Amino acid sequence: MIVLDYSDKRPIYEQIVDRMQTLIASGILEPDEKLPSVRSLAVDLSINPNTIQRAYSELERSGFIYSVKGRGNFVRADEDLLMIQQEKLLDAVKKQARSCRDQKIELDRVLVCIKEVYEEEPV
Amino acid sequence: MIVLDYSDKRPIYEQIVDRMQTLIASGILEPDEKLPSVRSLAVDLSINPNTIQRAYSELERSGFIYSVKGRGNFVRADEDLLMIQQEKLLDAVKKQARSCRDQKIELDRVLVCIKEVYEEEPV
Amino acid sequence: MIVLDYSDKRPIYEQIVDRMQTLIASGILEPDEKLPSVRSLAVDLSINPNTIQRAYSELERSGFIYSVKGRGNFVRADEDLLMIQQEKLLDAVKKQARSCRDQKIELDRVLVCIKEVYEEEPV
Amino acid sequence: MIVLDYSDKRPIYEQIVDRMQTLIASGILEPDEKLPSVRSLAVDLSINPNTIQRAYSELERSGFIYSVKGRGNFVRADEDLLMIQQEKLLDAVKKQARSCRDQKIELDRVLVCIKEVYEEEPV
DNA sequence: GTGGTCTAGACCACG
DNA sequence: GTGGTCTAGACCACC
Repeated sequence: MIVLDYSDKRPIYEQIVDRMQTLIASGILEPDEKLPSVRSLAVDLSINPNTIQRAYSELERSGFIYSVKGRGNFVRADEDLLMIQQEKLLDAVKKQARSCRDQKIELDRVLVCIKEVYEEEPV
Repeated sequence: MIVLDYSDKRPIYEQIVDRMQTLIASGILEPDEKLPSVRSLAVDLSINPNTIQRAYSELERSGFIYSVKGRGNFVRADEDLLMIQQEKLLDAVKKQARSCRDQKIELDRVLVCIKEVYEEEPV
Repeated sequence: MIVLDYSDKRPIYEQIVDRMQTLIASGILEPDEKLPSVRSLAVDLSINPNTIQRAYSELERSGFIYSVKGRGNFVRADEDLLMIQQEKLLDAVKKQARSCRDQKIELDRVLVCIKEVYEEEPV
Repeated sequence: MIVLDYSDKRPIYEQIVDRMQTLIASGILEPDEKLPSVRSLAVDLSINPNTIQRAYSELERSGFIYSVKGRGNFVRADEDLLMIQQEKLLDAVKKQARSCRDQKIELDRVLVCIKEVYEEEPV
C-alpha cells in the first residue's frame, strides 16, 4: 500500500504522510479504521520505527488520524479537513499553472495533460 | 527582478536558479543578454557571493547561460532546451493532476482553476 | 455519568479518576454511596475491567473511596481530603495565572473570564 | 533562560516549546532575534540535540520561529499568533474555573489567588 | 502488544 | 558551524 522512493529528495516520513493522506482522502482507508502499527509498518518497509512514528505524529497533528496509547492509530472522520486539503491542492495547481503561463506553454496543452491523467487508472 | 524568501524551505541558490530560468523562458531576459555580475548581484541581495556563483554554475551546467572568462555570464539562445523545460513542467503538472484525481477533486474544478490563471495578468 | 474521550491524550484510567473526584467533591456522589461495580462499569464504558480496577485503586489509595471485599466500592466521607483537593486546584490556578501574566494578558481579562464561568449553569 | 524539570511528567521537548513561547510572547526574545543553535543549547541543557531539534521544529510548525538552513533559528514577528495564543490560554483558564466551581470553591478565593500572582515578580 | 520519548551517533545539504 | 533526517537501541506508560 505504501512504496518508498529513495531517489526522491523528499524525506521518507514525508512520503509516508502524503501517501496516507491520499489513502484517507480517497476513502481507501475508512474512518476509524486501524492503521498498521508503528513497529509492523517499520518492518514492512524495512526502515526505522522512529521514522514511522514521526510520520504518524504529523498525521495526528494535522488531524488525519488519532492515536490511542496501547491500542494503535486510527483514521479520523473529518469532512472539513478533507475540504481544506483539496483547497490547498488547488492552490498548488494554480501556482504551477502560473509557471506554465510564464513559460509560454499554451493553455490547451496544459488542459489536455490534465484530461489525460483523469482518464488513467485510479489509485 | 529577484526576490528571496528566507522562510521558504528551498535553498537560496535554487530560488535564484528557478527565477532565472523563468525570466529566460519567458523572454524577459533575451538571448546573449548579460546577467548581473556575481559580485554585484551578491551585494544587491545581500547574500554570500558563493551562493550566486553556485546558482550561475547550475544554470551553466544545465545550458541556460554561458560564461565568458573576464566578461561575465550571458543568456544562451537554445530553443531545444526551453522545450525540454516545458516537458519537465508538464510532467510535474501530470503528477499533480494525479493527486487531484486521487483526492476525488472533480476534473472541471481543476480545469477551471487553470483557465482562471491564464486569464490573469502576466509576470 | 462518565464520558470517555479517546482523542484525549490522558490515559483512560486517569479520566475516570478525575471524573469520580469531581463527582465526589461536588456532592453528586454522596458519602457511603456505592459506586458501580468494576465489571458493570467496564461493560458500560466498553473498556477493559483492568482499567476500571486501576482507577478505583488510585481512588482508594488517595482516600476518595474505600472498598469492602465482596460488597463493592463506596464513597469516603472526608472533609480534610476535599480541602486538600481544593488547595491543589488553587495551586494549579496560580500556575496558570503566572502564564497569563507572563504573556501580558491584562489582569481584568482573566478576572472577567472567571466571573463569567461562575455565572454559568452548574455541572 | 531555560530550566528543565525532570520530575515533570511532560516531555522535555514540550517544556522547551512552552518556555520559548513564553519568552517570545513576553517580548524577552525580540522579532528576528537568533535563538541559540540546536547543538549549543543541547550542550547547555546537557540533553540530546535531537530533543532540541524537535522542540524547534514544533515552534516552527506553529509559527513562532522560522529556520534558515545553515544559519539558525529566528523569532518570527506575528502579532496575530500571539493573540490566538492568548485566547487559547484564556480558554484553559475557563476550563479550570469550571473545575473550581464544581468543587464548590468560592469565587472570591479564586479571584484572590489570581490577584496575588499578578502582584508577584515578573518572568 | 501498543504508542511515545530520549539518547547516541552518523550523514547530508547549506552558507 | 548550521539545521534536517535517519538509524539503532533503550525505557516508560498504557491496555
